[in-house]
Amino acid sequence: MTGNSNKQTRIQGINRSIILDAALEVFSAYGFRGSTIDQIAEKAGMSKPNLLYYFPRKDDIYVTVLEKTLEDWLAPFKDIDPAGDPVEELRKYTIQKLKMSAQQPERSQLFANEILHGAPSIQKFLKSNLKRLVDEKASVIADWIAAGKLAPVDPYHLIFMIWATTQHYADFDVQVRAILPEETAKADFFDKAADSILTILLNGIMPR
Amino acid sequence: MTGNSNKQTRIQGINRSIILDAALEVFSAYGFRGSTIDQIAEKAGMSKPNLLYYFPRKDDIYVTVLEKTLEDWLAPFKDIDPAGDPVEELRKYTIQKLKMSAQQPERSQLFANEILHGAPSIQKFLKSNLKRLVDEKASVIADWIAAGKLAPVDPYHLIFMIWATTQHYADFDVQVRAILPEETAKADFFDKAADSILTILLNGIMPR
DNA sequence: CAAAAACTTGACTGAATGGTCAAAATGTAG
DNA sequence: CTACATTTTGACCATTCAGTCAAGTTTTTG
Repeated sequence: MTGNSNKQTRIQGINRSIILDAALEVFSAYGFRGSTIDQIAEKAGMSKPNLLYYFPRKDDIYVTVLEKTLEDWLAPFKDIDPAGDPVEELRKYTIQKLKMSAQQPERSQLFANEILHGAPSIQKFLKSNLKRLVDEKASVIADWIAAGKLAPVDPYHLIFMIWATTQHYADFDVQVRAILPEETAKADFFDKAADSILTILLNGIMPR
Repeated sequence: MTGNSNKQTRIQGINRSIILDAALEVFSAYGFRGSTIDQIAEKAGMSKPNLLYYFPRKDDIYVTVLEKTLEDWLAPFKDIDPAGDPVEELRKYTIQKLKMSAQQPERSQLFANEILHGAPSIQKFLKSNLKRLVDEKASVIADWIAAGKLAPVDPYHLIFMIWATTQHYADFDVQVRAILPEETAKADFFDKAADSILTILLNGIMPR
């Protein structure tokens, strides 16, 4: 009755989580090929063979971190509510994504790196799960447009635009900092970014 | 009178160019660490020692390709004309960048990868040249706004938004294709993308 | 066309790195 | 406390890969 094969000891729970945190930092900074198991092990505070005891291959660590990232990353997108006010829903979503870019740029960077190099580990996910989800939300937006609640714009390109713009602040962080060194240091930088983006975006899709 | 240190023989001109083309392909696909000199040499159709005869270090090839990319990449940005019609200038720029994303995604990907990993090779460039250039164009946009020709939006975030959106089609190409497999195959995909983006963007910044 | 310069490459070296293994240390259940 | 399972690690191996080198080939030049 109990025989679950996913049994996990106390120590396993702790160590797997430590490893995954360390791996996210390292992989997001250097990419898959650019990261070494030694680096991750050091950041996790354990020996390399010990780390390999939990994740037998480098790839296992990477894929696990990536999958966790995808889940977190898409959660707010799933939350877009067809019954809500269109402009309000899109504002909420955009702000949430910007906040995530600010608070956990590593997740965005990890994902960006994976896609940039051809998505070798998540091709299937993109073509099945992600496509299905985006199709669904695109059709929600299409309905909003049909109801005259938004200007007639292509839902897919609108989604891409929101993704691109919000993730830019995580993925191109170094560039943003280089161009706005003082502003990025201020506490309200992301609020101002959100304001600016939303002004343009929402004015752009408000029904006319 | 003639003693220029940059003298380059016929064969040097040819081979350096072949190497640089091969290197762009390889580096953009696999990143710096993910690429090997052997791979580049093979794609260039020459032996590894031969390649190293022209570029003594892997890093030399990379930096050279990257610098060439930056030049090309910023050219249309420099062309934004303070004397032109604001909306028209921004439309022209956006379309040009989208075209570049369509025609040479490798350049965009190479750059994105460099930034994503902390811009180890072009930190200084970002903080000096690029910052100066962006400051200059931001002030042009600010003038347009002051003249009532554009809605009051933060020029820097507007620039980031255009960059992010247009480069998305090159950098996240795999994802875009996964979500819109049929559309991306059509010849007019980029025209439609341009239309959608410009509709939102220009409506977003049109003076009200 | 001969000598010099420029170019090309097979064979090699050393360092980095993913992964193994056997033995030791630690934790846990009865 | 004891026996068993889990966890930890030093030492090691095989492969990959940046870069060297010396010897050969081709191109240029006077």
